[in-house]
Amino acid sequence: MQIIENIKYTITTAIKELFDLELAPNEVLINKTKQEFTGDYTIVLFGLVKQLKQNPEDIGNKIGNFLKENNSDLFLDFNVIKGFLNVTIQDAIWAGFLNENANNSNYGIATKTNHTVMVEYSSPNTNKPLHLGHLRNIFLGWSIAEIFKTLGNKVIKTCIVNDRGIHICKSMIAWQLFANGDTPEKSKLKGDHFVGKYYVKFNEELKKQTEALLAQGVSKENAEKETPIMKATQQMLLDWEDGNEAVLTLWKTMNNWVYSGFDITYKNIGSDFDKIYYESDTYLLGKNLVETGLSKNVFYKKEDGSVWIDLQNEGLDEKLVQRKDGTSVYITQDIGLAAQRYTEYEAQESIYVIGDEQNYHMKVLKLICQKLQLPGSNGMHHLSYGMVELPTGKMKSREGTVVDADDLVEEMINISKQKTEELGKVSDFSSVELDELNKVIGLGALKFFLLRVDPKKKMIFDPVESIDFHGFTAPFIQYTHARIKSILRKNSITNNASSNSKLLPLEKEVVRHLELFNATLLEAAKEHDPSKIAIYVFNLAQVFNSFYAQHSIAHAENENQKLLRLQIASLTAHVIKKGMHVLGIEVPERM
RNA sequence: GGCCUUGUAGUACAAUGGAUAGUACAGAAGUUUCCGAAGCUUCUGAUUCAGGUUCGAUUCCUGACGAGGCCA
Repeated sequence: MQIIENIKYTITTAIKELFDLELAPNEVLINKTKQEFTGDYTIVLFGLVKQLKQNPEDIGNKIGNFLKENNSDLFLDFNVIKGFLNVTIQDAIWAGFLNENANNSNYGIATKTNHTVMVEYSSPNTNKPLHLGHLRNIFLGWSIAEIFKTLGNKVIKTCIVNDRGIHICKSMIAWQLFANGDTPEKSKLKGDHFVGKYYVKFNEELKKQTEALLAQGVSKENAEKETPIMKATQQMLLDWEDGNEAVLTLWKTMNNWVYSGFDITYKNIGSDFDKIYYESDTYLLGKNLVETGLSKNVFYKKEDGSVWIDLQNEGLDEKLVQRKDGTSVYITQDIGLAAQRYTEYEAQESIYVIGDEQNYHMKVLKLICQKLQLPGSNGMHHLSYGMVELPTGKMKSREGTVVDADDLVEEMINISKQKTEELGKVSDFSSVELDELNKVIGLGALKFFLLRVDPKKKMIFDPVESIDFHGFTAPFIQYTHARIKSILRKNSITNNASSNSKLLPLEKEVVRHLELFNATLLEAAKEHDPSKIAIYVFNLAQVFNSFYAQHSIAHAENENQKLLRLQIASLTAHVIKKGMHVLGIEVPERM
């Protein structure tokens, strides 16, 4: 059992014995004791004052004495200041924790269960390359999947590729008009960048033609629609839906170019999927569910034949689920896909990593699925994240201010190269080893930067200043790991430290952090928030570094102290490695 | 117009209703005869405003102001 849980449990027992009051362990408010007070953990007593009608000091002293008498194996001492009961844990508890886990390569990893969680992320369009915003999505999705895996869940990583529709036709039309049969191979461009080039081209041409029509006096709202290029694009979409052979062939060819480009990027950033859905296969799903909804009176038909759902009781409004001409809207396919996914994987939980501009849409989707009583719909969760903005404002593809994913990754690796060479600590590395190391550092810095922030908040990315290799960053943590590994290569743990070991304050501080790993994983999973792990691992590295600067491990005061410190160092390295792993970040042995 | 999210040092981020609001970058000052200085130690500096609930509010509620988004 985790120590904090253990304390909560003993406190509730004490309160029952002393005051005959039944409390659930979760009603006990317990914090880490602040630096300036004596103790390890603090129980906040104000909540009990009303129920017990006693002043907090008395309550604290009574509980403290009770714990000291009846739970002396756990508690060494206590003090009460105002409404706070500070307790000190027996050193033997910490030493026992270390002995139990210092050599446990599974520390922090739960046993497997059959609980299945589906995580959908990335979900790109196939008309342009991945950019910085996608990276936040992908890193979040990959990380939350890994967190759930670590906690023993069966995880299916999935992706819905937006491979059809008007925006895809735009790149296709532009290619027909301007490419002269050019291909990624001929132009030596990555496939996604190649196709993206024609998407940009389309918009340039559209703008030109629109201005021409405006000059001829065509109204503002009609000008764009009336351009020849836009008309051609609309026609192409109709041809695609009709199954026109030539259009389908071009569509497949261009999409495959994009996929080969995406594959390179995914591989480079260490992302993958267990199952990929394509919108071209799923966009007709959900039509049958409209009938189901009507028969269950969840949906209703208006006079013109369109089908709606009324969500006003839920504080939302009426939402269209099928147009009067019988064609479906976005949400219809999403309902259909949700149902389809469940029949294939039966996931009790389903996490959708999607930007916060879809908050309303996702709320509606879940409500509809619940009202249709689709299995698994109660486990649907939208992991909503804020946009990544630049210091100059939002990224706009039309203004060319989009930060390309591939370029950014390369730039990060280059910064690492420069720094690694400057420091000259791994001059004996082969060029292959160096490349590997710089990738681990550069990519790690990028991932950490995007994951350390609460997902639901928008964040600002400053390409010049934001990326630093000092302070609250991955390289700082990676460095701590490498340094520990260096010590462990030179000093081996020959035995367990004595269970009677006394811990110095800084030693205890590190151990206490180590013990919080499981609780942090659980919290991150519950909140769907990898930043909790990023902050935790950073704090761990920080307290370890303070400990390290103050106390020598290899030249400890005596043999037992050395063993104890080696155990602390070893477990710290392990937790850093696992913690960073769930963020998708590797840690090097040397750097 | 309706709804949602958000507002913390110069900047970027923390803080299940609890003690003197943490951390990093930037700025100032130290620190390597001894385990890796991408490190460690000091200092400077912030809760948008006005009410309310509470023993206690950055956190919850109401309003104003600012930022972002969604729906026609």
